[in-house]
Amino acid sequence: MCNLPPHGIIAIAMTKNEFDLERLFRALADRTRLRLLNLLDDSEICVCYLVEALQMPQPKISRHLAYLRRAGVTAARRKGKWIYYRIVEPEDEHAARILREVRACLREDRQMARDRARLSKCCALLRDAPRPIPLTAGRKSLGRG
Amino acid sequence: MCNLPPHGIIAIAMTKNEFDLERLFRALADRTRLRLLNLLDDSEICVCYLVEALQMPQPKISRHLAYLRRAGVTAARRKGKWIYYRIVEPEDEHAARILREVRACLREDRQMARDRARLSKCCALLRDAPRPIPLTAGRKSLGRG
DNA sequence: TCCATTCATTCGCTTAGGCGAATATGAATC
DNA sequence: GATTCATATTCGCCTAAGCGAATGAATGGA
Repeated sequence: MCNLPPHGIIAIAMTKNEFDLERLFRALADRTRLRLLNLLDDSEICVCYLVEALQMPQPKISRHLAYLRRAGVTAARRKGKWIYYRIVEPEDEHAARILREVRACLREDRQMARDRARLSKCCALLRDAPRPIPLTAGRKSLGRG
Repeated sequence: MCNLPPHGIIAIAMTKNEFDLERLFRALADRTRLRLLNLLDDSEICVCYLVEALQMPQPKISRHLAYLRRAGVTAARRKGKWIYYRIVEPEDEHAARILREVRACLREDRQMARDRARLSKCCALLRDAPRPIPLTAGRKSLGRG
């Protein structure tokens, strides 16, 4: 059909400004992870609440939280036995805007609203675990590993 | 740990306002598809150019274009032997904003710039295929199937 | 009508990714 | 320090998804 000269091999390297869009979207391309993001929307929340609210096995929740952490959209903080997760604003401005839009979208979704309602119930029923903490200032992180 | 009453089964149904975020992100979670979106950013482009610009087998390009079509972010139009693809603005406002942000992000990426440069070269070298058409008004679509 | 061109789809194969089950880790408590 | 609690990670299995090769379908021209 057409005989263009073969182009050279293009080195694939990321500079500081070029974050990994693909990884972000892979992280967002899963319903469980979107549901978790939805629950984390406005507070720092202890893992046990997320497990109860979504009625899923704890390892599953942890795995997905780790996935979100590695993609840079959440961070974790240990407080005694408990570990709180929260959404973090990505450094990259585009990523930040995308994530804000995602969160806005989740707020309008029906199932997501049901999840949030169930989370509230769980928070009322789980006597021993620490309550969710509304997000205010920056806190220490467990990192992204 | 805690014995909440089991919650009922929640029917998962999408209403008109609730588009499939997950599907959108699955579509965006692939480097080849992001590169295609990048090339389609400002014009309607014939498939053969995309094949040449990305130096990939034609079936692979077609498969990914179909994937994007099914996710509602591109549309195709036949003109004789050739088929033009273009980006379409999703109906859902959140999806539209997300896609706009993605495109802005791609415009700043190095590899994506190289891809666009290669596309320009291809357009100069492919004598017989129709040139890219800058996007202006709405056109007939091949649908999303 | 027959063939060439352009693009889409199908078919196996292989890999990535989600899952449950089991296990490891780290903090608190006895 | 052994045990318990909260969470993370690992392992093996299964499905989803990407790939190349082959094939199908639509168009246009000889």
